[in-house]
Parts: sequence; C-alpha cells; structure tokens
Amino acid sequence: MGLAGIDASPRGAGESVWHPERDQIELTCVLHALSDPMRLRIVSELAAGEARTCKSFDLPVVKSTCTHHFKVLREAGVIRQQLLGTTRVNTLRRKDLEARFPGLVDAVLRGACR
Amino acid sequence: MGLAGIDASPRGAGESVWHPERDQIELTCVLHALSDPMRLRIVSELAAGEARTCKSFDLPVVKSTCTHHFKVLREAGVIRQQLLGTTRVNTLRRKDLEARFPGLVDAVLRGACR
DNA sequence: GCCAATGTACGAAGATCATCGAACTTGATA
DNA sequence: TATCAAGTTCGATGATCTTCGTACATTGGC
Repeated sequence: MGLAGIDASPRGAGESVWHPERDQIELTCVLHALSDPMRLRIVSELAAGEARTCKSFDLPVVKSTCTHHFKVLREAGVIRQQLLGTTRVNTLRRKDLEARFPGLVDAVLRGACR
Repeated sequence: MGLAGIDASPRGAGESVWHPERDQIELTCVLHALSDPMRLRIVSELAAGEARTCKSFDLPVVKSTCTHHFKVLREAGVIRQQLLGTTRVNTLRRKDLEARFPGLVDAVLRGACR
C-alpha cells in the first residue's frame, strides 16, 4: 500500500511527500481510509472549509497518532499534503476522487453528517 | 459491533439470524465491510444478479472464511441472509442502503467495476 | 545562535482482522 | 436410516491497525 520509493526535490511550498497519482487511487484503500471515525471526521471538516493544518483539527489523540491518520488518508489518495513552513497544509482531493469514483465522496460526506 | 442479543422465532424460509435495522446501519461499518476485495466482489456479484447462496460464489477461500465475510457484510447491514433449507440465500439490502446513504452503493459499485 | 512550534520516525503494546482446519448442526436424499 | 452437502462455531496463527511515548527534524522568530 504505502511505498515511498524515490522522491526528489524538497521544496518550500510544493510537495515533497509521496502521493498516489489519480490513476493509482484504489477503491478499497479509499474505503478503508474512510472507515475510521477519526479520519472520517478529518475528511468532513476538510470538505466543509478550506485548507487546514494538521494542528487545526482538535483531535483527541497525540501528535504521532495524528500523523498516522493523515498519512493513511494521504497514501490512499484522499487528501493532499503540502509543506508550508513548518506545517503541512491539507486539502481534500475532490477532483481526483470525483474523476475516479464519481459520487462517492459526496455520498460518504452526506452520510457522515447524518 | 456485532451483538446477537435475543433472537427468537426460528423459521423455515424467514430470518433467524441477526440483522441491523435500517436505522442501525452505520456508515463506518458499511465502509469497512466494503473495503475488503473479497467482500467487494461478493457485493458486486450480488448487485448484478439475483439472490445467491454462499456456495454459488466461487471464492478462493475455505468455507469458514466465507462464513466470516458474509457475517461481516450481514452485520454491517449490507446484505440480508435468509435461511432456505440447508443454505443461506443472500441479497443486497439496496433499498435500506439507498435510504440511509443515498448514492453510496451505486458509487462503490461503479468504482468496483472500474 | 537559540528556542518554540509543527510535525515525522521509530518502537512497543494491545486490539482487530483474515485465514485456516477440525468438529459440529441441519436439512435433503438415496 | 445412513449419508451427503451447506454452513456455522471454535480455536489458533500471523498480519495489520490504532494508539502511545520518546526522540528527532525543520522552520520561523527572538
């Protein structure tokens, strides 16, 4: 599932962590990523607003656990993480997900708000 | 997640195993149930056709593993299992899922066929 | 240059999961 | 009645997952 492989070009405001390409996003991985309440909450909040840093989510777990959940979401192709100074800015990969699995994210988000 | 509780009325052609009510179906459970390739395959085949017995799926695992996967799907509210003689007839709970999470199953199935 | 803030990496602990094999139950059938 | 076929139940095993704590890296500001 998560293979870093060779990543080059560390930069300031761009990418430097591995993300799957749009075509590499797998349905089972996305479903698994979304099947955890904490991660579903992250995605919901991310869908509601704009780009958010990891810390701006007030999750009831320690930092390293946050890192884990954001990593699962990123490697599944659900979110994109961009380096900005000492923080990571998270965004939902709406377009990519919509292109690959039309209607899925909307249906999940609608169900998550219940 | 899966609690049998008190189940009464064993019958011939009806239910006798526990199923969640429509309102009890939880999004995270459904997503988790669908996040396994084997179970996704079961659901896809079930969506394509009619009611199917467990054995009619030619899954590459032993019987007890099949039982496990069907149980996960049933307890998540994805499928319904009805006793018919010595077999279990499986159907997709399309209406219930559609009522609770509109568009979700269709989106997943569309993505599963890829 | 030093320090605080944001986050990662690593290892460990406990829980859950997928899989198997063997024994069992139940209904149909020869 | 004895047997067979479809499934379940139970225990075990190895893998994966969630969580934590500690140490480390990087950046921005004093």
